[in-house]
Amino acid sequence: MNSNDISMTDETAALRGDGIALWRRIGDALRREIADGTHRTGQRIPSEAALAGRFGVNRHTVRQAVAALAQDGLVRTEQGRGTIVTAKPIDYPIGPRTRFSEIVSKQARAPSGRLISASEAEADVEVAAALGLSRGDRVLRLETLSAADGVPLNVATSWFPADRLPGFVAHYAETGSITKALERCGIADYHRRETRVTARIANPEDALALKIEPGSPLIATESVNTDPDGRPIQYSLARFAADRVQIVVQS
Amino acid sequence: MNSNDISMTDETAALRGDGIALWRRIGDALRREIADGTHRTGQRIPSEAALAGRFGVNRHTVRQAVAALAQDGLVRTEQGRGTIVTAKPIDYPIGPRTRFSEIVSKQARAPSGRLISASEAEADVEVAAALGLSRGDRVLRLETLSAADGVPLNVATSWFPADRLPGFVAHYAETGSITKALERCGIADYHRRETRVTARIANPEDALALKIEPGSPLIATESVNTDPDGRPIQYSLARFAADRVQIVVQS
DNA sequence: CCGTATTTGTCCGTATGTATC
DNA sequence: CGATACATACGGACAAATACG
Repeated sequence: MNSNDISMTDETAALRGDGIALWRRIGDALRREIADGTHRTGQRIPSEAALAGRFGVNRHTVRQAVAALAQDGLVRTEQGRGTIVTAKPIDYPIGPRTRFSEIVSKQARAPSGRLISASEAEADVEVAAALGLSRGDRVLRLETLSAADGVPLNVATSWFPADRLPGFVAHYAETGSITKALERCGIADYHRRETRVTARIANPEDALALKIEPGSPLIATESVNTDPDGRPIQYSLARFAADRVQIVVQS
Repeated sequence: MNSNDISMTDETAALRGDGIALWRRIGDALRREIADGTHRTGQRIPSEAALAGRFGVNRHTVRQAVAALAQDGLVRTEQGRGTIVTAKPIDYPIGPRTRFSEIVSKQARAPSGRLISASEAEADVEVAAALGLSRGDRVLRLETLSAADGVPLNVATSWFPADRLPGFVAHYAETGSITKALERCGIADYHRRETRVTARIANPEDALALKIEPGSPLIATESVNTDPDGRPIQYSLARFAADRVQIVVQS
């Protein structure tokens, strides 16, 4: 019997006994506490020193437990700040009526959109093809950042036919919503025709905008929205932070 | 007037004049040639020196053009070997009837499937939930590699209810097709219920199996297939090489 | 801007139980 | 049975990032 047994708390005693490593039992205990809401998403869990005291173990043992949780994506550790419970990835269902703000609202989060930059230019080959325009036609190009509860979810580059949408940029800047901005331009409704999904590594700019590490995985989507008449109204290349969003396809 | 003008070919002359940089025009020219099949996927385009000669520009100008194409993923440059036209990612449409072999065949490629490993085990919580079983029920666990024209497209870990599929592993090993193996076990048809898509970085094992660099982006999908009665028959976690496959969602 | 406290990250080491040959 | 390797657990010291007054 060593000194640890003496300083052992009831909590630790209950965790000892069979052939499962201490760090794993502590990890599971923390896992349960995260699941049942003792530690809320976005909030810090107690410091390693505090947990070590509470479980009556060495700090390194707690570290191993926390590292296992981090490996599973339940928490993330930040030097100097603490260990924060990771927000679960948001479900992003894709269908004929894909609306960022509705998707986020339905999951009890506050959607927001911010204009990074906007410009008017001539359509290049790909944009013209996607929007059913001729090469050289005037298009609006918007760089936008969408977030849930203030956490960036995606950056998107979108193109719109300029002549059909007077004042669009101002409307978006004001409302932070593509849906609302289109509405103000007389497009009451629109539909998602097709979405292509691939994966990519975040470049420094996207990483900065999304507040993730450069080199993190992104979900890259290419999509076209059409007005009720089936005419393309928006062509988008969006980049989602892969650890915050999960695309859901229902069949 | 410099020496370039003297050696300028008709081709270059046609490219000059307005306010678009030379390298961009050369890049667009190459882009068209790749699009119209002059340079085929997987094949080398002419050397930088040859292109410089043909367009009557300095090699550095060609390099900038090629770099732009590489940035867009149309070509990849390999030191000492040349510039190779990147294989276009295969379209992988997801819908109620998602069949690997059909998808690949339709794009004029030869599908193949290979068993990496198989085992029988007890269902853990997640597998049991996905397949509608109880924890501890017997399940088959298959690790498979699917390819098109011999190029690996994805590795997948799939679980099946063991008691409903006698001889399944042998059937798959023989046919290299989940569809055919299920058929032989009396499941004539099946449907995709839901697919969740996210992105990830390839771990060393997946990278090895897919013959990509560790650290390359993967498209990770989680899906459930059901038999005609709606009972889950397959739960899969698949990892696609992101630069070879593009998920397509039609709405 | 500076110093201090807090917190995680990394390195050194020691001891012990367990699995394997 | 011994020899060996490996994971586990502990102890301590310092570095690095962050927060705060």
